[in-house]
Amino acid sequence: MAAAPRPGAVDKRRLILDAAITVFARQGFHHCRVSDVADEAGVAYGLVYHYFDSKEEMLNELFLERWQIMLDAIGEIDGRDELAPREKLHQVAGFIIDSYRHEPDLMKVIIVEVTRAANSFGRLHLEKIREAYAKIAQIVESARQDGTFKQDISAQFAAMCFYGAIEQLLSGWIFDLLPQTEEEFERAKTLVVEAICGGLEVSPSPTTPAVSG
Amino acid sequence: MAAAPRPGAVDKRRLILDAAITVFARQGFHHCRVSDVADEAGVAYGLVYHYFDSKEEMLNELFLERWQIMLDAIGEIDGRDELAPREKLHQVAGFIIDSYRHEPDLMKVIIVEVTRAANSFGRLHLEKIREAYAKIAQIVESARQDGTFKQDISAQFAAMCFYGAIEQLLSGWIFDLLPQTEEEFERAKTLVVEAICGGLEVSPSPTTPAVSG
DNA sequence: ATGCTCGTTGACTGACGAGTCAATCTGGCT
DNA sequence: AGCCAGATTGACTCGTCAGTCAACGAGCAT
Repeated sequence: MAAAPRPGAVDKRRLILDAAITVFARQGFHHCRVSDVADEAGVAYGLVYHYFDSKEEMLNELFLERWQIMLDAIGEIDGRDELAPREKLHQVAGFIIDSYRHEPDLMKVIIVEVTRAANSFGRLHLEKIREAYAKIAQIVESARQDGTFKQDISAQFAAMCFYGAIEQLLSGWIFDLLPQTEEEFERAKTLVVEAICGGLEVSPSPTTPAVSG
Repeated sequence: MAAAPRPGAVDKRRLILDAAITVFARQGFHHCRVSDVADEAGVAYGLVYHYFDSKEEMLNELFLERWQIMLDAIGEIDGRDELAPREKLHQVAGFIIDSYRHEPDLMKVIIVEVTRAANSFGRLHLEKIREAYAKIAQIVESARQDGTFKQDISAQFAAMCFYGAIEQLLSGWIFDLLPQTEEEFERAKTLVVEAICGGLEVSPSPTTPAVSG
């Protein structure tokens, strides 16, 4: 709709989109007004409608833009054949967790307003969301076929559990139920993979020796 | 507000609440009108406000009623000392999955509109939601202390992964991404516990022999 | 039969907020 | 200077609902 602005000029479209991230994250998509976004961007109300057809279009754009990056990242990780299955999943978890770490507001908006919004944008973007599950499932499926992962848990099922666990962690951070320090983010990457791949139960042949006291 | 109705008379309050479940599940809380609920219940618009102060109050009531049942159930399961940790988690998963199986609309409403709605009712009921995580964490914590579960994964973290995996499965059913047959529900109970407790990876000492063909 | 209470009705109000649009501004070009 | 295209402004429109309320009805007690 609008061409790239002259160098030196501010990209108002981007400005509005960034303001939308802040406002949607703070107040929620349904509980904010378009004027809130305009105010946050320091821009007149009408300008929002110069760049976007509707309030929804802003959210769609934010989601699609970011989700595609994630899909590409997962695809790339899956393609690195030198990585063991657990390592691939670790990379995936790492990517998602880092996304939250670097852009918590954007990830909050995507998860709360799209991914988990089964009655509105979730339905609209179902295909894109499903694509992510499928890509994760593909990683699991390879691991099943080379005998690393169990046969009796289907790849699709495993992918849902894995993704669900990660999203629940993000949710915990969003809700402020879990501590959000750099160390916690790093620990989470390893632990979520350990929990899902290795399981919560102590293995029959202990890698870690039994604890005393 | 209203006492129990005479025997033989219809409990309009319950009627409205049940209609709300149907309508909220079908259209979503934000995308339905109070008149939709009244119509679904076959009742005049104003009567809804005779029994409830607001649209939100209906949702709150639905959530609190059902969530408390779940909290009680988890507490009860945790108290049964004869059960192994994995068996306790199996019971918890079973309870939640059966809740969905028997009342899919109600569970959909609770998950979509409350549990996963970080910007509206999720925040309002955060304490109650957190209570569920804490109860699950307690089961895990006992298992860690008796050496069944790994030390290096904190109980709170494990509980989030476990609950997240289950909720993602319900989400998959709600979104129609996963098949919803009786067998699938039963399989899911076992598999989600197997995935989280046993892990996706093949154990060093195989309980299940290697698969051929 | 009269009056009381509580259940029930649905037309109405009032606020709110998404989206419109005519006017104004800006900067480049001739 | 005069013109044009696109950017920018914000007051206004217009539909939508949540919530109100005055009236009506049904059962019950005296």
